[in-house]
Amino acid sequence: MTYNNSFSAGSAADIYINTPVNRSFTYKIPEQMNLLTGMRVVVNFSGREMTGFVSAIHNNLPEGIELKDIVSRIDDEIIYDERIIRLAEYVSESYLSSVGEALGKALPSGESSRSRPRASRVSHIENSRIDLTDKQKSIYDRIMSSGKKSHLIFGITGSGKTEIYMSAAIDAVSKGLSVIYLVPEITLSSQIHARLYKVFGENLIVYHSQLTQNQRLANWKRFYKGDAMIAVGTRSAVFLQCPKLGLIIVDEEHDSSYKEQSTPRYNARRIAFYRGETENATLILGSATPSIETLYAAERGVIELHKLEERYGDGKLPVIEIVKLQNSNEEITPRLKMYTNRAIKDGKQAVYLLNRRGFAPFVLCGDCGCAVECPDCSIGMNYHRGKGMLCHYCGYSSDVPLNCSACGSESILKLGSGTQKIEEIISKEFPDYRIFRLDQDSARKKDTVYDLLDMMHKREIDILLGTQMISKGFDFHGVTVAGIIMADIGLNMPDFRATEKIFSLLMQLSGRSGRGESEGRVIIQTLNEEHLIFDYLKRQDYLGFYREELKIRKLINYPPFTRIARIVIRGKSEESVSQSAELLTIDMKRLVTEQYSGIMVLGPSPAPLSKIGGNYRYHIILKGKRLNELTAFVKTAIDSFKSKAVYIEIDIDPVDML
DNA sequence: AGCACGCCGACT
DNA sequence: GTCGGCGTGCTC
Repeated sequence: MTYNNSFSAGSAADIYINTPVNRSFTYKIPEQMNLLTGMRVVVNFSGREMTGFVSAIHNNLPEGIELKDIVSRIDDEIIYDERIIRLAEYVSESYLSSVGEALGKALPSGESSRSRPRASRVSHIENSRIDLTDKQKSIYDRIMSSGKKSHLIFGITGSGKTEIYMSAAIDAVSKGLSVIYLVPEITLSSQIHARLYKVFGENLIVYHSQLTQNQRLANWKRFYKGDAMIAVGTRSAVFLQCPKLGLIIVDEEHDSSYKEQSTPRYNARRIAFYRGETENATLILGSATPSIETLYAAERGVIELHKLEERYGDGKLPVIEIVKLQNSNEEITPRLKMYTNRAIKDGKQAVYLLNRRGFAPFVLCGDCGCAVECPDCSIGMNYHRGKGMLCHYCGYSSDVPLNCSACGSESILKLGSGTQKIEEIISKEFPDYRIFRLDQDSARKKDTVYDLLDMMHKREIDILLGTQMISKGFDFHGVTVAGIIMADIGLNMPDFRATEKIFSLLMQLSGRSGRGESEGRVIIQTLNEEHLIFDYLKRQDYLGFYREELKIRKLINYPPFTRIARIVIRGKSEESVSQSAELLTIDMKRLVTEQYSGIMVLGPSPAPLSKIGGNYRYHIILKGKRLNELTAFVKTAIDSFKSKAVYIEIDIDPVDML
């Protein structure tokens, strides 16, 4: 395949713009402007200046329209070619956005900075062989010799998936093929970055949202030109372009941060699969707790399944205990206290998970029981130490009210516990231990995560307490105790994936303990120890949990047995939102009887979060056996629905239904 | 998504 | 009599 049409000359350019209008627009190229396909420009679109993506240059001027001039050129060299237009078309068709919106997500938005990026040499890989165990070697060999392009490595935590990824990456790069290595949205990816840098040096680029836009652009260019052959990055790195793609790795493939949460709501895992198929590249997904969908696909042979069932080196699996909390005010059970003391006396460390930030999640009136709600969202506000009341959905904050807005009582109770409160409690419980709290609030400060990694490795922290952030990607050899303060949080969310999410969270956290030479101990505290998941957790039997969950999914007809699309209707007026939702549903049901017999329409109903940021929200859930039919159905239904009083959001394969 | 154009209520 | 509400339509 060649892509040499980038050099066609002409006087007009077809340009995509990041706007919901799904077509390109033609602009005149000013006389002196030397423009090529594959450059970004600034254009005036409907009265405002916007970035445009040039997709073709030609002389066919449309009749009857006065074309506008391109305002200016952003790039002085080509940074993409038609391959990314094709990919954006795929995203646009799959997730029902415009091509321009897809390009807006796929392409970097920075400008070339004055300082030249350092001259990069295409370095040789320094004598880097990764030593693989027999088990790792046999999986590596099977992937390399397999006729299948897509693979899942289902390997327990600490089983050494990374070594297989790295060996495959070295192999690809040595053949002159580029590699994209995806990691979840976490700053903690610095650990894998360091390992990759050791092997690949200047051949490695990073690509994630913590870089400045100009850094992202500079790295994009190096990868596009083949000056760097391996890229490690988050979700959007799945769009990186290169001379010839050889391998895509999706580590922790179950992680929901691979799903984009604004239009187009793509899943990087699906884009990776598509690129693997269409660009003839190998895809390796890896997880200790694969998503139900992926594991199901692997069992059916759509992707090849490889299991790693033993820990790497001397590591042993931790022992897991389920401990009943006497009541919701109990925070640290004697069991957890004992194991923590024992570990720290031994020079080891503990991690505690509480999946709830802030100080107290429930603030309510002691007399009438009225909760303090966010004025813009249909949700209770959380009390944060030093900050007062905070809404976790829109960020609205206020002082703690002096009296109840409903009955005027001055008795305002702060109930429940978040990480800030647990931090206070464990500081009292263990006055001599060094405690570090990691959650969204503490991680906001610039170097928190780097300091944390450093201090953990130097054993300057005894107890690391945090939200689910601490379950991702860490590899701390001193940790022998993992405590889950309250395992019930999130289990009762109105979301068919709630159990799956909590199970993998708890299992991932358990996997943080006992990675060194000493055996790990996990204390899972819960109010409801009868819950089905704890049996499987205790045995660390993900496959058993999977089979059980699969039965339920089949029974209630949810993924992977059906595909889902979710339509959210939102707007400032509750009447027009509920009316529009009703009308859209009627349209859809008619369409089902006329043409789309395979589609099920559920709803409309108020979304579980019925109001966010002042917008009322209703949703309609659609189910279909085949994704193509489902997508076509949504497209037809939405296109013919004309109400402009409300916004409509489309989510194909949603990861949550809130 | 913006933003302009256009036709009906409460103001000086 | 005018200012301005947000319903509909367009964007090279």
